[in-house]
Amino acid sequence: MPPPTLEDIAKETRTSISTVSRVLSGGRAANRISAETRERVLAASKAMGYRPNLLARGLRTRKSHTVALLISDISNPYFGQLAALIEQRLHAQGYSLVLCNAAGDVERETEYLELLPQKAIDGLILVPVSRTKKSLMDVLPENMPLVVLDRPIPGISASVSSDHDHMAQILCDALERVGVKTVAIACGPQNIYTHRRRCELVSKRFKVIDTHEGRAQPETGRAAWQKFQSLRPDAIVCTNNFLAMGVMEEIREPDTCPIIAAFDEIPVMHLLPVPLVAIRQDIPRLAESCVEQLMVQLTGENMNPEPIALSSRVLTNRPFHLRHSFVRHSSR
Amino acid sequence: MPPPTLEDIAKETRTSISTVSRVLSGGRAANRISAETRERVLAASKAMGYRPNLLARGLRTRKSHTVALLISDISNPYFGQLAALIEQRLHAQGYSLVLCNAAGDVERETEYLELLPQKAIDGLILVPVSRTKKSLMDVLPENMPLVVLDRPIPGISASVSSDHDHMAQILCDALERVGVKTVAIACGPQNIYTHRRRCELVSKRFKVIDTHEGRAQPETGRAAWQKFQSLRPDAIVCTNNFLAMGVMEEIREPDTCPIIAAFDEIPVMHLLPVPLVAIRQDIPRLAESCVEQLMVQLTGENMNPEPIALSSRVLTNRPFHLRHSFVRHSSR
DNA sequence: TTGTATGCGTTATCAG
DNA sequence: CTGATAACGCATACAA
Repeated sequence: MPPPTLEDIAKETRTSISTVSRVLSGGRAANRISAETRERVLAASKAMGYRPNLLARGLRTRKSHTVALLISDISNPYFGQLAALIEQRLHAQGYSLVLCNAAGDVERETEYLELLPQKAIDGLILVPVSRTKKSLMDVLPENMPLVVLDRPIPGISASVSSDHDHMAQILCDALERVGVKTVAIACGPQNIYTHRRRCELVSKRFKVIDTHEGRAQPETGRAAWQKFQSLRPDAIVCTNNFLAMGVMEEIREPDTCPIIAAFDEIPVMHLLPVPLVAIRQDIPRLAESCVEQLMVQLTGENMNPEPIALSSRVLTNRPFHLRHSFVRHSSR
Repeated sequence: MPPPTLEDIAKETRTSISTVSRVLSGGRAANRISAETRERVLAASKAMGYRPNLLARGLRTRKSHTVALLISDISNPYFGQLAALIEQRLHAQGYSLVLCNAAGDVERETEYLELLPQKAIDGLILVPVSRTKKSLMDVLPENMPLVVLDRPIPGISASVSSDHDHMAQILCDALERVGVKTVAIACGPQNIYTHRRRCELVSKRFKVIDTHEGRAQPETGRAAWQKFQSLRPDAIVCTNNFLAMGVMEEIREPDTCPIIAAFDEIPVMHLLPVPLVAIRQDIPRLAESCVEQLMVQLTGENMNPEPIALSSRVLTNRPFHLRHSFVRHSSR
């Protein structure tokens, strides 16, 4: 038995399809209907288990109450958390989320961007792999609500991310404080803003004795370690947590290894026997702000929200000074 | 300027809307059209940047090429990875993914299940919080393709998960091998199959001196540690990785702590200074099999696929025997 | 080989 | 207050 439609209910209640529609859509239209028939329709629709067909409604209203989240790499737990929180907030606002994953690949990102307009998306949240404003505008419908997340794209104002320069600064400050002079950098792809920018800023503060670039995955961190191991930098800076995890996977003598500095958090940091400096971004607020920015566009309140840059915190796993005086310590 | 429709192209090429439809739908219908007009239509549609409106198509064909993934708790990286892989494989098959997160809450799960039929979903992949076959059938459309992931639901044959009993067995074996006699269990909600079953099986093999149950989140692990700390069990068994992470967050004296045993992996395990036993499930194959099982249903090849139970591996972070003889070791 | 006409389930417009 | 009726964009059975 196919799901009941407006027509079925109309037939059942001996009214018309438009009456039923008015009753069920609620709001002002429903009040212009006699209480008697309204109750009758409501009862019937509940009894028959009516569910509006959202495709049909969307076709008619040109609103799907669906937004797409196109994310550069969702296998990274940082983005996983972000996605979870975004889904939660969107759901609370009555929106569904279609999840798209570029898997770190510009081509897949492009493919998705071209696919999206077909899917009747009301809005898009984008964590870009690599985009310019133009390459976005070319492929996206006229005034599709858009918010760029985690990484700004020059020229696009609806953007939510942590303040990357500030992040880099407090990370460098922390390293400087413990006496770091030389670093090696394990870096994700330079065409991705976050990685490029972090590299750049760290390079300004320390003497970089070597750099290893590759996909923003643990494998790259592992390779980096092999390359850096013999160079004995004061610290190894990783432009994201995946790289740091890779580096750590290769560490065999934690007591004599350089400081590992990472953008994004490292789990159970306080137990790890290597000196760690990490950045904690405010993921919940990131999610909150980005959904908020999307909503003001969706409701037409404000089509050009201001960029938002949140601040972050730096974490270390215990008091330490450079590798020579690294001390075990039992409190967090 | 609104996106072009079939009608626009028909007008442009001085043909009819159905001709255009036939050409663009490709396949057999397209071959029954003269090469000349076909080229003309193709050219025009490319020039005008035509994109089929998937809502309209779906309304007509009753297929949306969209499947929903309703997951019990996507903030858990284990499920995050799973989701990423599933999305990837679905995309390869031309399907989109709408992501729904129950956040460990049965009510939210129910809410989603009731919402889904409206959304014109072709199929559903469900990681249930807590469901019986009946409670599913009541709310799901007749023969909606469904595969239950990670946790079997009695009576539902389209199901993909690791072999939970085997998992528990190899975990227990590993513990027994190092001399464990007594355990304390940090456990997720008993109404969730995985947690309940793991508890049950572990209880059969060891003397359980205490149990702490709570949400399957780190906070519960933290509380469990506080409760267990003074009891000195040989091992603390955690029914998932989140609980284990919570337990570890509280550990202050890694050298004298019990063995931590966890279902699911612990990151950078080999560096952690506590004795660890963990289970690695075959996440890629889980994703692969589950999409496969869904596809055979979507294509109508086989509406009742057999349950699949994959095997897992047990990992330890280094050679050790009970807490007394715990040794540092430099190889993985 | 191609065009016409109908319907998918809704919402919205326009009469009554 | 309520009921026809026309879109929305597409696929398809039926004509030609």
